[in-house]
Parts: sequence; C-alpha cells; structure tokens
Amino acid sequence: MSNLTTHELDSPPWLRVESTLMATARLVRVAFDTRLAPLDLNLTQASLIGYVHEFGATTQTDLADHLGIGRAAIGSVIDRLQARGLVERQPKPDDRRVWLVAITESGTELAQQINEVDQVLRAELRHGLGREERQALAWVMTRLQQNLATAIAKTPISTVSPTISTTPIGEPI
Amino acid sequence: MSNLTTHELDSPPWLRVESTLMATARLVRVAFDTRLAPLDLNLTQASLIGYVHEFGATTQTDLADHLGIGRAAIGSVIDRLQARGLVERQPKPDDRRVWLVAITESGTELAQQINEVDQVLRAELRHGLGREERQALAWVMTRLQQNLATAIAKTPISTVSPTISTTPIGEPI
DNA sequence: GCAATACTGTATGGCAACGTACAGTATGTG
DNA sequence: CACATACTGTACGTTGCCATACAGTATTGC
Repeated sequence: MSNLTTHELDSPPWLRVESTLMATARLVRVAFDTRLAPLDLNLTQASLIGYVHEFGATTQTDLADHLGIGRAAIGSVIDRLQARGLVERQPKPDDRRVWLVAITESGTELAQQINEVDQVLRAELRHGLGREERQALAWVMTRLQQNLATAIAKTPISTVSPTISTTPIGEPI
Repeated sequence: MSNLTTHELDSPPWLRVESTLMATARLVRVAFDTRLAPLDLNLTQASLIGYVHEFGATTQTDLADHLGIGRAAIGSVIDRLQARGLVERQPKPDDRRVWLVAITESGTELAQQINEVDQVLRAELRHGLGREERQALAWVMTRLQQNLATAIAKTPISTVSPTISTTPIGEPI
C-alpha cells in the first residue's frame, strides 16, 4: 500500500507534463479503487453504477462511450455487476439488438454509498486548490484533449526528416 | 484509428475531472504510440530509451521508478529492447545483483529519432496554450498528486456513515 | 418488397501492467 | 564469523482493456 510511485512528487527536472499526467491518472485510479474496495468495486464499476443510477437505463454502447472504454470491455463489466444483482439487462421494446442496462434496488443502495465515497475523496482532492484553479485545470485539459485528438487523427509522415534537434527536452508539454 | 472517444470533448455536464484526467492520459498514450509506431516503439519503450540515452546506464529498479511502472514490468520491456539491440545489460562491478541498462549504438540513433517525434508532437500539443497555462497545469497536477498520495495512504474507514448526501455530483474535482 | 449498409452486443486472442513469491546477493548486527 | 534483514531481478498467474471478427437486428435506398 505504501508502494506508491512517490518518486514523481519531487519533480525531477526531466519530468514532462505527459508523465505527470499519466502518473496522476494512475493515482486517481488507485485512489478511487482503494476507497471503493470496501464496497468490492473498482472505479469503472462504480462509474457505471453511478451513471445508470443518475441517468436511468442506458444502452451498452452509450455506457461504453461515456465511460471511455470499448464495447467489448463494457460487456464483462456488466456481466459481473449483473451477477451480483446490482444492475439488470432489460430488452428494449423497439430495438431487439440492444440491452438497456438498468439499476436494481440493491444497486440503488450501493449507489448512495458510492456517492458518499466519491464526495469524501473529492473533497480531499480539492485540498489546497482554489475553485478557479480547478476550473483552469479542466479547461487546459479539455484543450489538450482537442490537440491530442487532432494529433492522433493526423497521419504521421513516415519518413522522419534527418534534422537532428539537439535541444534537450526540458520544456513542459 | 478514428475510433477515438471523442465524446469526451463536448464536456457533458456530469463530466468530472477524474474522467477528463484519465481520458486525457489515455489519449496521451495513444498519441505517442501512434507517432512512435513508425519506429516500432510504444511510449514506455521510447521513454526508457530516452532515459538511458540522456542519463546513462541505469539500474532496472531505478528505471522502473522513473518510468512509473513496476520492476516486473520493466524486465520484459528491457528484454525486447535488448533483443533488438537497442539497449544492453551490463553487470555492475560492485553489485552482482543488478544489471546496468545501457544504450547501444543503434539505440543512440533511434533515440534521436525519438527525440524528434517527441518534439514535433509536443509542439502540436502546445497549440492554443500559453506558457503560464501549461505551468499552471503542471502545478495543479503536482498538487493533485500530493493530495492523491495522502488520500491513498490514509486508510479508509470501513464503516460508511449513513449520512446520505443528496447533492448531485456536479462540482469538478 | 428486397438487397445493401449500418449498428449492437459477444466471443476470442492479445497485450501491458500488476501483485506475489522466490532465489541470489549485499548489508548490517550479534 | 554467522546470522538476520533488505534489496534486485525474474517467474508466474491475474486483471483490465483493446482490436478484430462475427451473428443478429435496424435502417436505408431502389
């Protein structure tokens, strides 16, 4: 449990924003997973329950999109939650291809506990961060996501130009 | 390739920072992996090569810590890079437990191409973001990492208090 | 109506990383 | 010196997710 990658915290000079970003994301997952462990859930499962609890019966594909994982992956997540009786699959009357994933009674109870864990942890994470700082963070990350999306979409030129840039990587982002 | 989770971009109202963070991290990985594909490398491998290229022969445990993955995982990464002749394992004279992972000649050549890819992509990611915005991002994320680390270290109280908080989750972070 | 196309969920194989356990080696302590 | 403890790298099984391929169903165009 104390085996965290706390080395990141002292920010060695070569640390780039992408490393910080990914390390932070890892920590987010670990933190939520740790706090959700008493409920025997991980972050993905809790997010799914929270979503259907808040927005009602949802198609698997929609769930996958909203949770940011693939359609294949969401299936097994639902399987396990369904086996525990936390969600159920209902046929959609006018489309026989899809399942509507809905929350059950025991799922509703659990959703409230999830909500508590979520709020407690989130409050701890806010510590020392002002409101506008958090909003700025969200804004910059959204912008970064856009840049990433276009960068991914743009096909890289396969032939790398032989210009050797000797500038050390120092600059963040 | 166009199967990105672009749904995140329009920021639905329920989207929390942890989702944004993790989605962004995923995109970072995908973006780098895509750009590094012509070199037949992924982000982890490229980071490892970049590290030993910049800082010289390094112990596997140190590499694992700096790259933010476990000791077990770093072994197979090195195995593959070594099989391609990009790095080599040198025995450390005064400690027969460890290997020093050093870069080879062909690894050095590749490191320069990695550096180029890195700088090009990073320049694209900077688009529309000012310097102080990027620095603010880094600062907030570092702070967030600290909060996450203490939150993880703090043992969660197993018995959840029965106070039901009906506040919808809206607030970022 | 009917064929072509698009979409949904599932099965399958693969991958990267984790956690644990272990043997080999160093280091400290009596 | 002997012993206990700590550390390094590896082996092994598990997990979570992806990408692809596929069958079943809707939808569109003629």
